[in-house]
Amino acid sequence: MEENLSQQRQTTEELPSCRQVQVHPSLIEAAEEQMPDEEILYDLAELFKVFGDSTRIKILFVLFQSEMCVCDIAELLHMTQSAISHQLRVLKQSQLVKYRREGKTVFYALADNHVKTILGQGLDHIAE
Amino acid sequence: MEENLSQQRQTTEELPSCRQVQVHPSLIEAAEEQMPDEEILYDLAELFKVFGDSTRIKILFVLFQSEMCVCDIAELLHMTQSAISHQLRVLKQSQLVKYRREGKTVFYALADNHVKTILGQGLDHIAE
DNA sequence: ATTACATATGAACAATCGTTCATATGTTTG
DNA sequence: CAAACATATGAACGATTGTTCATATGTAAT
Repeated sequence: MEENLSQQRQTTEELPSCRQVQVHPSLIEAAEEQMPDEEILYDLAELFKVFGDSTRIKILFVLFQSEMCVCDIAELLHMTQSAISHQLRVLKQSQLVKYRREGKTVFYALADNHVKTILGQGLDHIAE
Repeated sequence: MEENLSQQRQTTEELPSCRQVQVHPSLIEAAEEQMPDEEILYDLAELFKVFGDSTRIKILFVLFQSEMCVCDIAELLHMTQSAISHQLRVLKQSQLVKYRREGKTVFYALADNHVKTILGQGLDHIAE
């Protein structure tokens, strides 16, 4: 991660215009180099897709409080057990939650602290 | 943001079971209190939805390098000018990018540092 | 074994989303 | 003003997604 943010483009001989003068080859090369692999970018999008649903967001916030069983989460969010279970599966597949079985009930908990940081930064952003 | 993470549920008199004994009222109350407003949770999901597409992720990474005009981004990602423009609109609406016009061309740049932090944490997570 | 309960899962359907295509807007140059 | 170019946008289409409903799996108790 470089530290050159929000700066204007360095004014070299090749200025704006696009198809005309040329497509800023040096910039494009530099950008191409520092880009993570296609696969990583895809996985990253897949990860954020998981955060992109308010039901799953709510589940994660509920789990900030404590580990919790499926039916408690369902009750808390006024949703079907099935709907919650489906979403927990998604969260589990993305390694955002872990679970342990105790008799009939299954307890879900947050998997690691990235979840907290990511949600926190998101909150910061929407708070402007 | 509290600091009680990944801990097991405090064992009080009301243990597991669900519809049976009861639905852990104290836990549910506590969780209900610390939950952000419905509207905030919805906005948060909307924000992450924006990160949940690999084209938009790529655009953001490209803009780490430098501000850039639409046609450069399109060239860089081997995509249509129209597709990029549509996605820039989404990024703009979420305040993740800003833009400035210079003659015919419009330069887009990252709006603030949350983008960097959020993407960074995401990368950390998928790196395990 | 049978019953009861907690959770998981497959199919289906409505809703949302990303791209394409055609075209509109805005700017500069002749 | 007309032509050229950079960008924006609306409609449409296929693909993906979240929920519901019905049912399966797993566990405990009788």
